[in-house]
Amino acid sequence: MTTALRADAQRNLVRVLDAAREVFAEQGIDAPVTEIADRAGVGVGTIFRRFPTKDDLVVAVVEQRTEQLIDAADVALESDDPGAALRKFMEIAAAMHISDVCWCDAGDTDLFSRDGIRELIDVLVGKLGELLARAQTAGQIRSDLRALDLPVLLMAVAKSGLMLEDAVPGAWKRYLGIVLDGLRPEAARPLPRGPLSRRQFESARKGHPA
Amino acid sequence: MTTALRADAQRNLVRVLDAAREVFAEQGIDAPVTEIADRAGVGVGTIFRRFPTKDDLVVAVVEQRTEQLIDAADVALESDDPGAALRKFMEIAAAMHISDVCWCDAGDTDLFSRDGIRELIDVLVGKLGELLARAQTAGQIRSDLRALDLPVLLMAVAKSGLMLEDAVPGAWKRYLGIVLDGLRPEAARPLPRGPLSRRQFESARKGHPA
DNA sequence: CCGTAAACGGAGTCCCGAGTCCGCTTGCGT
DNA sequence: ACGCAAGCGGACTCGGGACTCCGTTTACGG
Repeated sequence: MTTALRADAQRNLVRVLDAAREVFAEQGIDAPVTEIADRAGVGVGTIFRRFPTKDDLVVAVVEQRTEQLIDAADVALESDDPGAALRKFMEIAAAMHISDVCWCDAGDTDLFSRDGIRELIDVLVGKLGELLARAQTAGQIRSDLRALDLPVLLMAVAKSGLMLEDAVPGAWKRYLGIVLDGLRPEAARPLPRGPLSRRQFESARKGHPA
Repeated sequence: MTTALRADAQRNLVRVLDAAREVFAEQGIDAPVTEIADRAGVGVGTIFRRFPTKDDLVVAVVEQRTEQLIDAADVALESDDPGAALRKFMEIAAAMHISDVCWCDAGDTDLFSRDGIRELIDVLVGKLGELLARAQTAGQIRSDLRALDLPVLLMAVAKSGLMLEDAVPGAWKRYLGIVLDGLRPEAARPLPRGPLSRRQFESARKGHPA
């Protein structure tokens, strides 16, 4: 492992990450690095020394968000009402998505295929699978749903919710509500297309950059 | 009105619009103008003479797409099975969204508030209202749904669908299916938030540009 | 305290894309 | 045919953002 950072370097690293989290969350993945440097009270050089690429910085931030989602899933797994737990998780996760433009932007990137993040997502999906299985066993969620559908639906709600968020804060809750109603067993009709395989899900799009 | 264009100018105008439609649809709103000029076999000057701003070009393209959506709504209005007609419209409209990255990008801009486009959207929403009213009267769609919800849901499906489209073409159909199931009367539970007003809908976000 | 290697900061470089300008070409009225 | 205004193209300018470089500052072991 690398030798320990000097005290001031450590301090700055924290500041940079905090600022990056804020700025990316507010302005999205295209926020200029100088903005983050300013907010952190640091020169751009300091950022690029620690994160050779802007992308590396984004990765660090996105990893943190993923971990938060994992935590939320853990909390949900402690509930003994599986249907309610799943819905509650979706609501909390959607709120997180909405408050982080960068996370939503990341969906249009190859970021989710980067090793570190992909592994975290795997963990998350694993927990969602468990959560979902319980809710399905309890007959509270349609049986043809798969764990991988949940992140996709969250992105759907979040991306459209973000369009509206400035003008109508919280509008996303209405659309999450509709989506959740679509997950009920009594709503289920045969879906026109089978579930995604893990492999398909992992190879997001590398296409048009931004 | 302006005096008629010279024959070659007219020809070039058509070529530019065709190229713009293609390029923006494939690469999104951030596609460079030079790319369009190349594909049209024309210099950039020729484009900027007719469209003072890249934005103006985008507007022209987006207007065309909106008109196509209106046409699709008109077709749907001719059906005598209102529920099926609405679903069919959603499917066709979603397919259009998916095949036009630019349209989806437009959701994150103030483009939909531009006068020309806003009026077209109003027309579209009017027709959707009629379509929806019939489907609701026939008891095929939940009664708390509003016309403005439909474009939002379409964007939701399209934006998440686009994330996956390269890796899993057509994946969006699964998620449209889930959303449509959420529109059934038997799926309906009270929504956590009331419908958007026209005014709210129209003031999309002017925030973080892109 | 001092020496030194680690860190810092921000001016400078490079690249890319929007929009301009102007000398050259061409449709078209006479 | 001919003249000329309309139209053309693409080199050029300008601005913005990622990343580099190096002279200066600072933490910290002895």
